Amino acid sequence: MSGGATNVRGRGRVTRKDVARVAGTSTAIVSYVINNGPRPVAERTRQRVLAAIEEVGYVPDTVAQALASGVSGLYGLIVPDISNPFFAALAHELEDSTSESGHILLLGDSAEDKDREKELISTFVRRRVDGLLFVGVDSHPDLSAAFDGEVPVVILDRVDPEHLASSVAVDNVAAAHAVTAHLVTHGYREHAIITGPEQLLTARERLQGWRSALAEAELLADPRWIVEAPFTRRGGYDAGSALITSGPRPRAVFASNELQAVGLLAAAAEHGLRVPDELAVITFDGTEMSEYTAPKLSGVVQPLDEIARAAVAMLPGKHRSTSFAPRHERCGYTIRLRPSCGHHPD
Amino acid sequence: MSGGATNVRGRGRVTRKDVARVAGTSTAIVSYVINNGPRPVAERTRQRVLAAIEEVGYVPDTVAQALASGVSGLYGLIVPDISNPFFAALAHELEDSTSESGHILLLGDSAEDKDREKELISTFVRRRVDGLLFVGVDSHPDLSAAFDGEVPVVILDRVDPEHLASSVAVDNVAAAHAVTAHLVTHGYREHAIITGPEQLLTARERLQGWRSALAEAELLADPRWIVEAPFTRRGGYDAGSALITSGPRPRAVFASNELQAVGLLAAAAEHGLRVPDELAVITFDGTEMSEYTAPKLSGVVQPLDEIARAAVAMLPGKHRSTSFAPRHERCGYTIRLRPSCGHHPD
DNA sequence: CTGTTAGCGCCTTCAG
DNA sequence: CTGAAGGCGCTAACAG
Repeated sequence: MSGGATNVRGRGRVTRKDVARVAGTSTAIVSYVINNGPRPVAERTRQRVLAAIEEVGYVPDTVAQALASGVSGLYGLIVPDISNPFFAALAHELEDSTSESGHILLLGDSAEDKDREKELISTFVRRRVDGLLFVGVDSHPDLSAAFDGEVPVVILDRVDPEHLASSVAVDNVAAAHAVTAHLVTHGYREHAIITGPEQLLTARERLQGWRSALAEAELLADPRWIVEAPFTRRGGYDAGSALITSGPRPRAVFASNELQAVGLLAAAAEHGLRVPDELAVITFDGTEMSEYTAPKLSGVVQPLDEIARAAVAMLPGKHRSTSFAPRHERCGYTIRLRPSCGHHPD
Repeated sequence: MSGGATNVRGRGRVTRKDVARVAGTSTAIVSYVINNGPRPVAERTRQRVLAAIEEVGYVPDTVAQALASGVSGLYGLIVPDISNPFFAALAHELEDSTSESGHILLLGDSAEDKDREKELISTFVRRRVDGLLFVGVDSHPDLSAAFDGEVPVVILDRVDPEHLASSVAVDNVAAAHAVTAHLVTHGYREHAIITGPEQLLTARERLQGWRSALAEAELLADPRWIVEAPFTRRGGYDAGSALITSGPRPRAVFASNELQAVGLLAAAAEHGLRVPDELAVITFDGTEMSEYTAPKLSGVVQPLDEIARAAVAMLPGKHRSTSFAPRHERCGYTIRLRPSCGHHPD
């Protein structure tokens, strides 16, 4: 309308300056309005600014805000493999919790590679993430870059006793114990376990829980029935095949994660072994997938929403926080009984 | 060592200034060295700068770089649900392709919600992403914010004829046709389909391919055997149950995505129906999961790595690109035959 | 309550 | 080949 004044899309974005000009105020006021502070603004002025923003189609530039304020509004999420349903489900929940606090997630898939993992950490630190949500490839991540950059870290799932970082996880030992004890109540006496990679504390803890439950029931933890495998479908399949075909066959198997359990079911099916009638199966980290396997999988389910919420709560919020004090939180777990362990729903 | 000169961790980060001081040059030189340009630097000076960087532990601040250069080094990834294995697998591949170009992914999970989706788009634009990798909730996304911000968009999977955005996808019609035709070669004559939500072009195309294959074989596309369901396990389960329990039963079912197929298998198992002997199943978008279902699932598999690579290649690279010319690319597909359709591996 | 202005850390044109 | 200096867009003192 007016003779070339407002110049909205004339190459180069609309800035606070344009808003200030149209509203007839200074740029500071525009900031105060946008951020509701730190200085108060007269209601009338505020309205004028708001109107001007609308009129010129102003959109704050987050990058500039980040540079000036020192807060990026970004959290870095690092997982070993986003295509693992468990991590994907976790990411989904984290995204949810995170958006509530006005933050956005930077996705880092370390592809089970230590070097890539380390690289991601420093890349994220360079980007000034306000916090790191971290699931490591193993239990000895090199988080030095994060600490150097003074970026708060919350370690999830595969937790290590690390004092500079916070953590949130379920009690793996107790949960594995509980679920194995349940197997015992079914009367099974020959127990096997497919454990995860030994470098993972998580795997060792679950193994420990399994062991203690057997010990408690005065059952033997036969070494031949303790087989280590990667936390993958393939790992579970291979381990399962070995368990099924070589030597005496166990009556019940604890697969240390859902992917392994799925692989195990495939192995059992392939060998014509009926689950749970001939082989009972129980698992850990069940996601929605466990509801759709044949048979449906029993196991420990982690409260992902709760974990996500707790983790995000440990990170500095929208407005730069005070100092970060590492905390360690244990979340409760649930045991979901379905047919795979011999349970009869009714 | 020296009397308070270098001051590395003295509150406030190490900047180019520190490097310049130690190297005895100007800050511009430091930039030239870091970016290999745009001005050449004498080799000796370069070495001194590099040494200084090392000495003071300088790490470039990406936020500042982004603001000054106008290139964020960020791509925004928007998917309807990251916990869907197909999207998770896609994200995994995208992360891979993306990191090769030195970019990082911002994760946006729209949770199948249009409003959230729109919000994510503008949030990402405000963050000056260099490009958007987009899978929409339906086939009519509101990408205006991206276009206003002049952010290049590549639409994946659920593609719409949209001329301002690029796209990469497989030929759904052809693939669905091919896979259905395969079912026909098995001799099955009673075909059913579980289609996806009608708003999704993807779903309509697969339905169309299925129809044309039947037509070609002069087989009837019985309306009662066309059942629409969400692209979820639950959707597939419900649709499958309906197909199995009401009226005449089809001999073969095409589940429009992998999740539906998994649900369908669960329904079949629950009703004691043997797959493929009594009911043949074929699907679309098979991921690794299809290798571990009981029975293993046949179906179209999309070349996710190729799709990811093609999509990223369409986006501006590390160094700000020239103008973005929307392109549309079709990727090839593969048909993976496994037992679920009646196929005998040997 | 509002305006002015000096940074945030880096890029890049323009002199030297 | 190198140095000085003006932004990028916004925040937050510091003055009015």
